[in-house]
Amino acid sequence: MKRTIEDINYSETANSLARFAKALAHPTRIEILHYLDSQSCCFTGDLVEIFPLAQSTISQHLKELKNAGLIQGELNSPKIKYCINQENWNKAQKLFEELFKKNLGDSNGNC
Amino acid sequence: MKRTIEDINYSETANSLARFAKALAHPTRIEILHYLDSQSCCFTGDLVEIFPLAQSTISQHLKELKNAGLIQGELNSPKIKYCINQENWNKAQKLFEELFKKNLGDSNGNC
DNA sequence: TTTATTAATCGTTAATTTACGATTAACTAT
DNA sequence: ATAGTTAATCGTAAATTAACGATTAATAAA
Repeated sequence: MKRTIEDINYSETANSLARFAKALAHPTRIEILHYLDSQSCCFTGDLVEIFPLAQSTISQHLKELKNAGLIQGELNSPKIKYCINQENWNKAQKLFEELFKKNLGDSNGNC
Repeated sequence: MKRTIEDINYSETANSLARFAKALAHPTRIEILHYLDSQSCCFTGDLVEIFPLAQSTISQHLKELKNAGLIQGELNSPKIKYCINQENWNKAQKLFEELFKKNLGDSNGNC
């Protein structure tokens, strides 16, 4: 990313959406969220068993989801229990809803 | 991406969602979609004027949106008119809707 | 206190992404 | 035919991402 000019000022919406989208931009992370949903919560170890990926890789994916705010971890020593961060999940839901809501009309045949 | 083991079998849903999410994972592309929405369609040149980015960079972003199926281009020589690909847009909308719909309950206090 | 368990972090490597300028291709218009 | 316009593509560089194994940190159990 070789930006020469000053950074672009994107709208807050665009930045947030892109941030959430980025967190969702990997099938493993989608599957983790699906699992998290079906179980309501889970431990890192559960996922390591499910996915044919190294423990460190799963940890990395969890970190990204956590950094994006979509999930949260709670110490349940010596394990860590992860679950959806409902507040941000709802935020993300709204943002995507807004994004897709728009293009409904297109009834004006200028396209 | 140094996968040593055979590739993982993700669900079709996970793959599609991740694919769409990836296309949405950059603020410039979100803004392009917003603009495309407000104008119903536009030319590459319009975007080059709006964003402080090189023409080739805009082209690249358009290519990604096109590859993900979210937009489509139509020759309008010597320009190219882009607009939302309604069919895939609706598909994406449904996928995200499904993803977010799930976690509503959480009324079972086991988290 | 030592040993196990669990998961994060570190260090590395390969691939991908994002940006750029330069070039090319496809048309239009002169 | 020649010149102009528009946008894709090429080649490149820097940053980021995704994977791994190894190590570390934190806690529980013995």
